[in-house]
Amino acid sequence: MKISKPRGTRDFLPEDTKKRRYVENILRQVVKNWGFNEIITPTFENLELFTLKSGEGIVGELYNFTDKGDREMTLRPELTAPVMRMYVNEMQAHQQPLKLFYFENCFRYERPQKGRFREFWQFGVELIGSRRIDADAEVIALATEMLRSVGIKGDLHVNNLGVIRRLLNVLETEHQSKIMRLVDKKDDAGLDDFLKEISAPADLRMKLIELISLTGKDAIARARDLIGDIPEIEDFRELLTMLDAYGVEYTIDFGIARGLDYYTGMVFEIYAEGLGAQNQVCGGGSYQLIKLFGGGDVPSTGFGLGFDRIMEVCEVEVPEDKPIVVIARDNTRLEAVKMAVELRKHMPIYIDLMKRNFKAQFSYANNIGANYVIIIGEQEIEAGKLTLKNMESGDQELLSIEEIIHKLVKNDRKKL
RNA sequence: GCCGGGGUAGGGUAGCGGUUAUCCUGUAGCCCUGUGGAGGCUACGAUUCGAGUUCGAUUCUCGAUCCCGGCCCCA
Repeated sequence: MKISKPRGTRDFLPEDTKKRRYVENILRQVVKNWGFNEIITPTFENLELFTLKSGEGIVGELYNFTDKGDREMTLRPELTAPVMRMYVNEMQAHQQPLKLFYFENCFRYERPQKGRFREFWQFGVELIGSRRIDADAEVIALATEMLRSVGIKGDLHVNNLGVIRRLLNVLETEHQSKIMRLVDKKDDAGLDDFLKEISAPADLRMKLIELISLTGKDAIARARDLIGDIPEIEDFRELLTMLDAYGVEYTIDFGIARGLDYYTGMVFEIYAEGLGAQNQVCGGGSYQLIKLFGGGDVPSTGFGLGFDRIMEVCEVEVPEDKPIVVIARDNTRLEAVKMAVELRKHMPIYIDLMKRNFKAQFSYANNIGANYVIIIGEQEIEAGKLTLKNMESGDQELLSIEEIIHKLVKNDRKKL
């Protein structure tokens, strides 16, 4: 009876895992250099954490369950809410801004497709405590730098929701939310219908439709023509000026929105090619969740990177492993084991576990791509030394164990 | 939840009503007990599952399941 893995999950073979860890470490290094500290939150949380953030409708997409104490729980579908919960629970007295990052698996009960799995990994950053544009700019710049560091050319679209909110603030709050959802979905027909349905002023209707279509270089100027010189546009300009200073390329896009009310201003998305329908590799923005979770009026800004999508499109060269194989004769196996123990203090050593004959051990070394083998046979025991053979050149020499360690670790460190 | 396209050894494939189910690769071993890569030989290993049609199904039909792509959703 063969058991298959659950739908939408994946096994990562050694080669896959090597690449994932390699890319992960590059990203980790970047965020550390930007001064962010890693945190870990539970794999499951109280269901309420996510319904509070995203509404009851979210439950259909969750891996939720009732535990043996009759508590409603769920595997986490994302990490922003847990991080905010953690902040409210135990970090409110920390020096601000708090610069946190995480790299964890998340779970969503969804139909799998290209770049979408039921268990997936998110690499995210949350900057808590600053409402300054500097924080927004740093977060965006960091996101682009992370993608750049793993060889992804992303297309960054950025917006300030304050502008559209200002335009809509004559409407009822509920109507505003509904409009934001329609804009987020890019459902232009639905938006038009809805505006008619609530009899929005013709002037507002015209301006809104035009505003959300504004993208590109002169979008700011046209937005100002459309709704006047409001502070939100000035903020947006300031953000863009900072992004210029960071050397970040962007596209202004008033059509980027979020369907949820806690987004406060800046929002951005980054797309990459080669991912089919799921081409967004990063999404972020500034938001106010801490108050919703019972904390103070503390602003945050952050983003999440879809790590699996990054793996699909990134083009990094993973350095090859260069294993070293200790080869012994039948009657020198125990000596070989002793030597291996010493050598393993310095380098990765493979030793025969299959009781292969001398020749077959060479063959094995060759097959796993060893660039050195260390031979321990009768001749070596007699000489009190070991034979080091370079598998590429075929050269071999009789050396002491210290000489071998010195040679391989000192001269060849990078290859190990 | 919905719509397409798929599923034959570990990977890649051929067969499309009756085959010992093809070939390549892989893995293990031998040729070859102090020297690897080539070659030869041997072994291992598969029709996704369940119903139906049929004398007979890997092949046809239906259902399920999983994979791939898309819709919905995207916190």
